[in-house]
Amino acid sequence: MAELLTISEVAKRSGVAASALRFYEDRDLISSERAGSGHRRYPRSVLRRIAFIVFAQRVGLTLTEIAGELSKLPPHRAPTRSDWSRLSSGWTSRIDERIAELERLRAGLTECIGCGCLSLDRCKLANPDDRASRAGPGPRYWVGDPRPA
Amino acid sequence: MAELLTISEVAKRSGVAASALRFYEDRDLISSERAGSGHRRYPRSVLRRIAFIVFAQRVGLTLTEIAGELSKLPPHRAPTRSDWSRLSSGWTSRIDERIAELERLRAGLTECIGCGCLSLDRCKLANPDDRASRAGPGPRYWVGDPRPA
DNA sequence: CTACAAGCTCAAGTGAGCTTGAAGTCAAGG
DNA sequence: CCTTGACTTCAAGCTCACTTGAGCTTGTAG
Repeated sequence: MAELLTISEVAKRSGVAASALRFYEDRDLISSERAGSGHRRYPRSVLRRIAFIVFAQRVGLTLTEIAGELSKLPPHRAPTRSDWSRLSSGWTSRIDERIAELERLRAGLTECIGCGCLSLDRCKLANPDDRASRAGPGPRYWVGDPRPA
Repeated sequence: MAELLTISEVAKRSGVAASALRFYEDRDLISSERAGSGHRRYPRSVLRRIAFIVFAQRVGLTLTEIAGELSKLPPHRAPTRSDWSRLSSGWTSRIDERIAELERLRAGLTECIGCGCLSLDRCKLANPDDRASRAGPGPRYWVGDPRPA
């Protein structure tokens, strides 16, 4: 098994398109050495880094946030388990909040839409007089986003 | 209290920007009558419709999907509770799947990243040889998306 | 009557996350 | 030698969900 991987090998093994890998490199999420030809050569460790990126995306982080996290890794040595786990230690609460929101929504499906109370000014799933607190795409007025007093 | 609401009143009460309301109208998610001036006038029932839209977005539907759902409502009478609940009846499984994914991710935080096994070809959170099944933004290779055999 | 806020339409811009296309390089096989 | 295919860069395009701006009209308060 080769020491260094080509971009198509990495794409195949990671499931991430080569174009996306170049894009990630552009955004400083990953890096590559170059063969004499100018072609990218990746150490196997890039696969773990990509796994982390994909994982983080599913959790809900933007590429910018992920880049910020990755920049905290030690620059000149291979990251250890604890390096990786330190990065993701804050995610649990993020995941928990999102799960809680989804559970509220699921409850609202029967309790609010089902009972006919779905209404922006009365339903306990809505928060009436808030201005936008844009914590992501789409309107964010459901409970779960901070409610300005 | 006025029978019909202006766009800014609706924006204020719903928390959705006026520009977004015009955009939704363009996409046939909502509709308005017009005053003699050409200004939009909304019946109060639009608030419930908007609530539904916001709700559906948080669940994860695109505006196109939401438009599809809304078009199933009876065209010439006010929707009843059961009309609304019929629309959202399929969402529970969608929410459950997403919650399940988030729980897997949370588990992976300690079991996989924590233990150092985070790796696209070995970790049980990854699915090795899949091609993209784009069921949303970002790469979709983690368990939870269908795995082509 | 005059401000000025609020509304209108239509076109273009935004940002996230990529993909696609054009034009060129390089190594291996026939 | 020539083709094929994998690779390169750079610019442009795309989807989603809106927002912003230009230019114009309407409604309301003083």
